[in-house]
Amino acid sequence: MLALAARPEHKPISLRPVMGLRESSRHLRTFDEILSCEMLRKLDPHQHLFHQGDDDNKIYKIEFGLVKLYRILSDGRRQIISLRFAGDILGLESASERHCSAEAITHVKFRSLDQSCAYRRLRDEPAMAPQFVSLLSREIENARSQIAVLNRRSAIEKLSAFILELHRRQNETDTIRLDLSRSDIADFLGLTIETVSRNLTKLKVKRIIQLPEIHELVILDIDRLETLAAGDGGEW
Amino acid sequence: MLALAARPEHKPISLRPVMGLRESSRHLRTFDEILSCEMLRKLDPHQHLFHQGDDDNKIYKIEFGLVKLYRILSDGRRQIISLRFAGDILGLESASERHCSAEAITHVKFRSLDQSCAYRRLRDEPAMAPQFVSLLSREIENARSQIAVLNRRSAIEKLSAFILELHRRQNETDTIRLDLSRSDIADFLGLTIETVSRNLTKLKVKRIIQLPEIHELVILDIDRLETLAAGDGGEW
DNA sequence: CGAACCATTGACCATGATCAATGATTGTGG
DNA sequence: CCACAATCATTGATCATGGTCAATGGTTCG
Repeated sequence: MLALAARPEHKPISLRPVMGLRESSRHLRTFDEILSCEMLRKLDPHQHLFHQGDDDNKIYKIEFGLVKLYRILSDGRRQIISLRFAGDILGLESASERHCSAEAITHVKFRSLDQSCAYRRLRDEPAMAPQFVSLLSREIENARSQIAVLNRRSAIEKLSAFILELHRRQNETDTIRLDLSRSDIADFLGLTIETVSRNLTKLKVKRIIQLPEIHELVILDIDRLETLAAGDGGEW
Repeated sequence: MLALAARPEHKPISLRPVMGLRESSRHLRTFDEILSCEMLRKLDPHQHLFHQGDDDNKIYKIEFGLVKLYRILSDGRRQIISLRFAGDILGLESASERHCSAEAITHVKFRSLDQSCAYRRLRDEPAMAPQFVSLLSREIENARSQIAVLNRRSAIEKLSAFILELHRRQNETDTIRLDLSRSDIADFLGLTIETVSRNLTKLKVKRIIQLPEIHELVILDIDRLETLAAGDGGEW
């Protein structure tokens, strides 16, 4: 429902041998393989991968941690566009300059690759193209779901869907690490921190969740959470 | 600001000759060229190019008219994701099934091409890849701008930005054909038809726009419209 | 220890949704 | 061609949701 980012599942696109090009065993044929040869680098919380306006042209893969993609609007407000978890890729899109900033929320480990380098690979191995298209398509789908969720849904619906998506992204365990600050959650869901806080309290009072630590959330009643997220909350 | 769809400007991506592949003059090297060989077809208002859930795998180019891309949410509401004008391309993204429906608003003329066919072209002419990536990237940028605009902006800001974008898309003429119904505008901006109607009236009363016909809008004061769209509306 | 930051809670208010009635426009069949 | 239905748009009255302003409590860091 609420698409935080591309799903972790990799459906490896079928890679038929290409007419007119020898199959070469020294070619790596998935971006994951290519990226995994790159150096592993680190980022502390609040450090950036890149800023809005940079002419950064790299593709990043998050190996560990959590990254937020956000945009500063003309009136100074911040909109978080997407969250990227371990296993996610970002920065695939081509543009003269970055339209978003990418900032580490937790400690992050990542690898990166020049887009130009990816294009070179693509030239040598055109069968990789559908894989590239598929990754970009997931990005499109991600953004479009976000549009659908953000508009016309109440604060409690957004928040419930958000918690459920975190849950899914953390292997369905009921105890969820809430790495984001209230302000990050607010900027992601298009709410104020007060509204986020109030609605978390509501969920707590209704015994749907628990908040043992400020950055730890326990789901008590996932069914009711799903009902709320779907908007059939009715009167609760 | 409010991204209705990809801009009409074509920045033709530089197409260097590909190492190891002969330059062949019989290869068409842009999607526009390839698509323009396809048959021109027609659609009446309210007819669909494809529906949410279809396993349609075509790429469409709108040659004339206006198409809306929308999605039906779980609670039955409709969210218009994007509007496509003459010159725009849609359906590039790959997926097992369509996540959106595409419906003609006006009479529409279009051409289409199988995605698989595009991929074959891509294999023969890998230098076309950056162009493909660029089109998909524009789609991503389009959706992300939409996220930023829809969240946290007032009805009057959304509506002003919307009118300005229509204006830009119609060669900056001050008399704008308003092909969409109020209900389409509402579903695009995430408002109700009543709110759209009321705010159009407000703009009319303030002498910023005129509405001689129900589907015709005249911009009287574009500066004030831009101020409103930017959110510095203040007290008006 | 105090400063800075983050989160929670309360009181109040504004924006836009909902419900409802009326007009206008379009389309259809007698 | 007109009459009636159906759809679409406008306008009003009311209400609920969530934003704003403000005060307080908790946590972390230097």
